[in-house]
Amino acid sequence: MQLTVNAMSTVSTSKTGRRHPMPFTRLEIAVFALAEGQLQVLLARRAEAPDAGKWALPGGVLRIDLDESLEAGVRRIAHERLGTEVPYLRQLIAVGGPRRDPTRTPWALSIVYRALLGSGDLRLAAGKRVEELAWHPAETAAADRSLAFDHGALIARAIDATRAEVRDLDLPAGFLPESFTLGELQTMCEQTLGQHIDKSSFRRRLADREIVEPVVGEMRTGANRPAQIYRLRRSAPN
Amino acid sequence: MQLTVNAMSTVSTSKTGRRHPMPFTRLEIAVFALAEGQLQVLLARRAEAPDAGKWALPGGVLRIDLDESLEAGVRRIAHERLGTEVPYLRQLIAVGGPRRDPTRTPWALSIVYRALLGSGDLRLAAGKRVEELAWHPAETAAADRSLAFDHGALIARAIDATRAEVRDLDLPAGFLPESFTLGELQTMCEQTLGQHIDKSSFRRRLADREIVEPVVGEMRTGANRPAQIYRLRRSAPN
DNA sequence: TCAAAAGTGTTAGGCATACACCCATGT
DNA sequence: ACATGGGTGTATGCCTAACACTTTTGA
Repeated sequence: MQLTVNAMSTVSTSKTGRRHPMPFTRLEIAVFALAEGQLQVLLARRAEAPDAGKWALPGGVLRIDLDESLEAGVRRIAHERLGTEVPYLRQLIAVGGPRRDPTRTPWALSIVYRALLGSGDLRLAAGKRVEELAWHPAETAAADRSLAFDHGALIARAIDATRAEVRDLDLPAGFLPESFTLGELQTMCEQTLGQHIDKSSFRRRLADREIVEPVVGEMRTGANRPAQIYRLRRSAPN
Repeated sequence: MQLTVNAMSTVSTSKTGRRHPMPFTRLEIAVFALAEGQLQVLLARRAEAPDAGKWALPGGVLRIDLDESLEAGVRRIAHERLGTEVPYLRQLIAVGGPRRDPTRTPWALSIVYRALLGSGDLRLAAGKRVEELAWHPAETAAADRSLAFDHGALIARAIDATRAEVRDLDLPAGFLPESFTLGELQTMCEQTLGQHIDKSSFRRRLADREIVEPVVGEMRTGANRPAQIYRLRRSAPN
């Protein structure tokens, strides 16, 4: 059986003259947000085989005719499927092999990215080829064996990577608004880690590494003592 | 223009019915070894365009008809090109985009792995489609702007990852023989890091984490006090 | 007796935790 | 007054670097 594809095909023109088929390449996105006091991951219910009806990481096919880079592809897919920007992208891993998606292709390659969404943009519209989108508690999802493919393990890995960033005070700025109080910042870190942080040492570490700077004159008022407002100093990329 | 490929092609059969070409997918390997007192990386002089004559990481095309996984593909390529096993594989990053290899393909994807070779297997035979193989000091290579593609940056990343493992005493067992003295182990770590380590604290850290165990009765003799011989305890994977 | 490497103990400092305490505001 | 969260200081412990010291062999 022979199929025809256009000239953009990925046939390898090796010295031997043989042409090799290339893998079915997908990009998957583990989108995190904080809600209800804990880390949440965005899952999509699959609309088609394989694993139709199961929850999975949202993702899509890499389009070499559209995407200028892997990251650009991830952004395109997020727009199509989730209708949102996905800031703070970070590549986690590439996994591939036969039998990962046997009904569609003999050899499936997935490159997995992580993204962080601020608490503002939690309302997402299910887009192309997605039946339903929902936030799931991240820890639960990582341990859920009923997820499609190997996505549970991928989520666990994404959680680890994100928590490691928080522990190193490489702050996941995606979770943060432009400015914030130190109390808000600490709460965000605690919810990400899923454990308590000591206030005093947290602030000392922030100060030592010059991670945040006060916005002079700006204070947050409420039912208690006003708090100094801060913003991130070294502007993180993305 | 139309090309024909066989049925193993990677054409996506999406719901829309459109078929998408898949990227030209390569696997690159940063093989490290210790020689002449420092970390060395194995480079291959490219035999063909693009960048013919330039030094580059050895690599090859992913063959979905042959490779059961990305790692298996890396092992196959190492056999073909380098004629050796590559233990202690670790995936570093995937990079992709148009213009990475413009003469061969409109869109090139590379998945980069790191491998560690013991001091025993430094003699390698240049294999298929490789003009010449040579060890280069890793730090120099990482800074060398004359390397093909973006391989200098990839090497820098591989060095960082390997040094981080040594700092965490997640020992790069590929560099080690079956058994060794603590002095030999320390020298290996120092050469990998490119800096001195304090003997006393190094040994205490090893002891606290129960990383090595003595081979009772076995001693290394020489022109000085005999040394206890050790081996790794928790057998590392790969 | 000396060189060289093995192996051990002691001290000091950096950094994080735990916890106590004061401060400023709205109710 | 007091509850609430902001903000700061101190004591303690863990880990590591630095360095001094002893031990054991071959030459």
